[in-house]
Amino acid sequence: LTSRAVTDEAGCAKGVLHRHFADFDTFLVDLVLDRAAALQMQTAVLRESAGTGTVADNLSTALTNLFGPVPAAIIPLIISRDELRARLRLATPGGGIAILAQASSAIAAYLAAERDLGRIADDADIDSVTLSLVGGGHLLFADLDNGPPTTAAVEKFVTAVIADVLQRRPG
Amino acid sequence: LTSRAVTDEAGCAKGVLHRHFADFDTFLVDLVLDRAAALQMQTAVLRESAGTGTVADNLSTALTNLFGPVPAAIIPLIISRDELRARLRLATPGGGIAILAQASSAIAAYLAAERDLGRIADDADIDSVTLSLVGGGHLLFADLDNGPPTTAAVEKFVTAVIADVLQRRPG
Amino acid sequence: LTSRAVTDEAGCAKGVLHRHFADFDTFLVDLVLDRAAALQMQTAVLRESAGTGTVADNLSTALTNLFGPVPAAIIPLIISRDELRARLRLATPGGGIAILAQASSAIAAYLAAERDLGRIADDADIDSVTLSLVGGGHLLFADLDNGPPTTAAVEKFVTAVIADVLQRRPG
Amino acid sequence: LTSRAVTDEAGCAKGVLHRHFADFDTFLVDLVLDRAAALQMQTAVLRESAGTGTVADNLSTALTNLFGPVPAAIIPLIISRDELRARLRLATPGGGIAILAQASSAIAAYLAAERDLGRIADDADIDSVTLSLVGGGHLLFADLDNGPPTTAAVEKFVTAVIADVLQRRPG
DNA sequence: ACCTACGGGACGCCCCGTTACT
DNA sequence: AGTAACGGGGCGTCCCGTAGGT
Repeated sequence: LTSRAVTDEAGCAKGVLHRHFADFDTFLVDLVLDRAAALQMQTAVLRESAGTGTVADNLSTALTNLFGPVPAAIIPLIISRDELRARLRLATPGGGIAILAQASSAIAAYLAAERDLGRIADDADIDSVTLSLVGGGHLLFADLDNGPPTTAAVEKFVTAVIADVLQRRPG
Repeated sequence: LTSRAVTDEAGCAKGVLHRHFADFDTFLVDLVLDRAAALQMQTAVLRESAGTGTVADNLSTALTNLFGPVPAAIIPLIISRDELRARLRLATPGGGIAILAQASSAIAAYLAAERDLGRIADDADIDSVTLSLVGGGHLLFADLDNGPPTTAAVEKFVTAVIADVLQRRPG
Repeated sequence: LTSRAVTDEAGCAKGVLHRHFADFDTFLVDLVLDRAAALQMQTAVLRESAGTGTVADNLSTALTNLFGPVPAAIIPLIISRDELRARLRLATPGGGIAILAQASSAIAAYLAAERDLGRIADDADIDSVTLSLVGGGHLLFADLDNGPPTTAAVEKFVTAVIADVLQRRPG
Repeated sequence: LTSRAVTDEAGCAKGVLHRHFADFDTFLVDLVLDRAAALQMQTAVLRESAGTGTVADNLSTALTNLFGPVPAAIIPLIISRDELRARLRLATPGGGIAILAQASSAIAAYLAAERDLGRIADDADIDSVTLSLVGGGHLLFADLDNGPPTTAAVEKFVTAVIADVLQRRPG
């Protein structure tokens, strides 16, 4: 990923990038934050889905969106470029790094909402379930060379992860 | 990570690297495979721990070893360098990429062994549990900027993940 | 002849060369073709001199121009750099390699013109005379270490070569 | 042409080259002088052929030998490597450079011998004929990419060059 | 004495950041 | 403001000359 590749793709000259951004890393930070803002909309959809449909479906849909093509392309950047990650940490005061931390907090919030609604056990370890979902989801979608997983695979994984914390309806 | 950084760190001349490896990517491939071989020893330890101690302890120790400082430094390399990943895929005939796939298969094998020993439920979805453990473990340890997680944090996470599949002793 | 030597001599940065030419060999090809185009003008002068002055003078002047300092510096390049020679062969569709083949065809054309004008014997072996002139001229001028030959030396050589094919005025 | 290529071809290690020669250019000088000494034998054959066979045949054979595969491979080296040429000039006190100057003096000596024997005109410009033969011969054989010329082509060229200086038998 | 390994200068190339020019 | 060219630091690689190991 070079600055020239970016400007060529954008169909503009190289100078315009440096007129709007101090340097290339600054551009990347802004790019990631911009995509992160777009992701925020999808986290809102997840949050509002609490109580509707099934928990497994809601989470599967959320993972598919949160690890869609755009985040899947951005996450390796964050993982590998030290300076980008450092600047993102500074730019996201809430702690953690954009995208991944964002996905985690959204899923944790959703699980908490479902717990309050009674569909998740009161004593569920939400942080650990979230870590499983985000970590496992990341691996499922991060295999760039093999393309995204099937919907069934995601559903199967999510169902297994939340099996222990799903509140069974009293019979 | 540049060739000069490597030779400077090793305290040798640039030519040394070029004499022992056809090119820099070949060096990286060999480096990763070498560390992967070192990891194989630890996966053997995990496999043989089946039936001893507690499942949670065994898995926590395994995650701590599998995601130690060395793998944590190597994984970003594999994620970000496309050619390295491609060559590793060719070099590891078993399918998958070194390190992460290795950790997954080791944990899955361990869980299967424990299931055969009766400490993991017969109907446990081992693949999903493995995905949770490796994915979540990766996230726990991959936060390079904050150092490794505490032992307690790892134990807590592992305990939560396997809570559903642990075979309760008959009362 | 290195890329840095070129840019240093030109008083510009290394990047400039790389911006205008795909690679260094492409630069050399373009350089040779550019000088070859400049030579074409002098071959035109030779061709139009047919019938004027003396044949020996015309050929001596032509050799002096065709093997001037610039071609004398370029010919070793073509001789020694295999890839440059290969690319030049592709770039000059008429067959042969730039500069030397160019000089040969120009001189052969001139001799043919003089033959048609009656100043060269009808049965002259133009190809052989051309080979003598170009080959001998090359050796005369190619001795880079001793500088160019004197005009008298060139005249003497040319006169000897064409002595056999000059048409004697009918007595 | 690198020192490694030489030692690999010779089937020995790199150090042996520097044990016998001060540096790579010294090795090349010795190599050229060695081949030049081998050529001297063929120039002797040419000299002794004076008065036998035909002049054209003798010269054609000489050119074919003097510009055989080995000299054809060495001449570009001499032309392109400035330091090698400079050292050769110092090493051959007779003036001129090895190989090419050697060929010239051999042919000139042969022509002089034939002149003394009456087969070459007394007033022949031997130096110019020699220059034509060596220069034209060089071009004929130097086209490395197309292989050596046919015997007939060499004969044709030689015949044309010496046509003017051959002493016709009185009829 | 030969051979392997090393040391390091240089080469072609890449790519970022800047600067005149339109 | 947008463009196109420049300047130069750095990368991976090549290859010469040398120095220990056998």
